[in-house]
Amino acid sequence: MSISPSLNPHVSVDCVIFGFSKETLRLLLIKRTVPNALTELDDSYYALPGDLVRDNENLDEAAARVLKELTGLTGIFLQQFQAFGDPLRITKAKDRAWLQGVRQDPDARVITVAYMALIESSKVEIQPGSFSKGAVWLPIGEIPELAFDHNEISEGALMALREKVQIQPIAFELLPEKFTMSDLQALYETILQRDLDKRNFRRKMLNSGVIAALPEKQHGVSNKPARYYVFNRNLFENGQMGFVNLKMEGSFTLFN
Amino acid sequence: MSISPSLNPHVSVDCVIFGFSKETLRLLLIKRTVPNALTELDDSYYALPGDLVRDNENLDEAAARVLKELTGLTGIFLQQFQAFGDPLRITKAKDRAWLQGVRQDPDARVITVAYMALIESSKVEIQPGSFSKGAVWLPIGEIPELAFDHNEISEGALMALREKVQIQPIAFELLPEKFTMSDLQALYETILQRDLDKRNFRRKMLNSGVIAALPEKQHGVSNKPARYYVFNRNLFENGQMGFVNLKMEGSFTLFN
DNA sequence: AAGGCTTAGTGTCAAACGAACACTTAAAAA
DNA sequence: TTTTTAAGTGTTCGTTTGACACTAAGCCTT
Repeated sequence: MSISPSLNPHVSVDCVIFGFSKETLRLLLIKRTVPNALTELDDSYYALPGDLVRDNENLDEAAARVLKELTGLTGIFLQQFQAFGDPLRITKAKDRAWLQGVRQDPDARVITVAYMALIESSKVEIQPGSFSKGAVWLPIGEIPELAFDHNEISEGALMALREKVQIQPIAFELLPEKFTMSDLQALYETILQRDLDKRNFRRKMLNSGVIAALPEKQHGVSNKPARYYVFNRNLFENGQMGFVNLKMEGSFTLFN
Repeated sequence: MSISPSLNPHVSVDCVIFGFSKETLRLLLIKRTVPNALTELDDSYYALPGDLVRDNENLDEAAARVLKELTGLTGIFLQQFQAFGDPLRITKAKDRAWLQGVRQDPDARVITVAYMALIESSKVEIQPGSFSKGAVWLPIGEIPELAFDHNEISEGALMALREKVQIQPIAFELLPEKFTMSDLQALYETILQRDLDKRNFRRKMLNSGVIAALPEKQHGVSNKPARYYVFNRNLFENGQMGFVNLKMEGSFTLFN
């Protein structure tokens, strides 16, 4: 985030970081304080974590660096989903004020390559540093106006997540190692924004082989304790099964 | 393609343009001639059509401009699929020679946003101009070594196409207005690289409602004349049916 | 100790779909 | 008239989907 000669002033990466807690999908956003009072408006607002790309790193590396600087985490699911390059993305007053404090060439046109990250949110410990004036998990239904075109980017990420989750078993990245079937179903329901049938959901998940039952069950809950499951990572990392597929309303499937 | 003050020297777009003729998928590539003989190697090679992004246009507009400058066509299926930004994408000798002839800042690190276009290849009339020293349709199986990381980009595009075609009815963009069921099947088989059962294919296509039969049939063919069909564009542009889905080897489908 | 509360967990049936499979038809050419 | 070529057509079987309602297990309350 600091100014350095090896920054490419025209290309940045931004990370849309998803987490799941208290039955809601959340985004990890950073709070920005406009360094000098160029605006009369309130002087802090939220943004996606991001940074200019350095000359010695590729895009994936830049995104991983941003993620690590903020959360301390590496080895996280992190996938490029879209580049944004509207010439007008940098015209809001607040944005310009912030850029003037922080960039060598605040008027440069910047295109940004957006990544989405899926994190088990309890793993995150916000790192002290320039990012973290304040970083917060906000429910996707309660995202305020963000910096630049970050609202548009976030919505793009959510749409991309909805699609991906129907094609690859990546939802697990948002859950802890062990989870119950109800946790998993709640997660899918939240992402897809529709209710799923409990029995059919279980049958699908179990038949598919993506998850494996543990012997262990919940303890100390005031109702029937649920069994724990784990995601069967090997299946996918060894490239067997590539295609998970939730059928959608009005969909149709082709071919043998 | 010409040098101009309003170019962003760090961001380009490249178009992977697909066509389908003689039962093969093809890419439209341009031939580049290295302007001065800095290399001892043969002095021309192929590249994806692309250009730096101008300050007054967004990424989609830049890609559309490149496509139009080369083919004269507008209103074509053109979709961003990935940004490429390896710092080493510009290190081949030929590439550097070419950049020196054509860019103000030939050493600048450039990231490129790649688009894929689907064209009915008979519509293309190569436009006279700086691009078109020679543009050719090359079968995807016979792509030589290309400029920069354009081989990687092309492969990425092909993979993206394979996935998209299983999710949305976009294959039609590669066929003429009227086509026979066999044309369509051959196209799908080429893209997916596997054989499909004729009867199941027809049933699926017809039941799905994506195509409509015309009264018209082929004339002058030396066998039973095939019926013509048209793609039912409305269905999709009005956003009804979003999801076409070819099941893949080892796939599984989730939920109601 | 009994009853209530809450969430987990389970099975069946009918309808739709997917995969495999071979012969007849229409036109031109020989 | 026969041959050649590609188009077009149905059925059967196994699998998957989607709809649907009750019992089980644990804690809490009285």
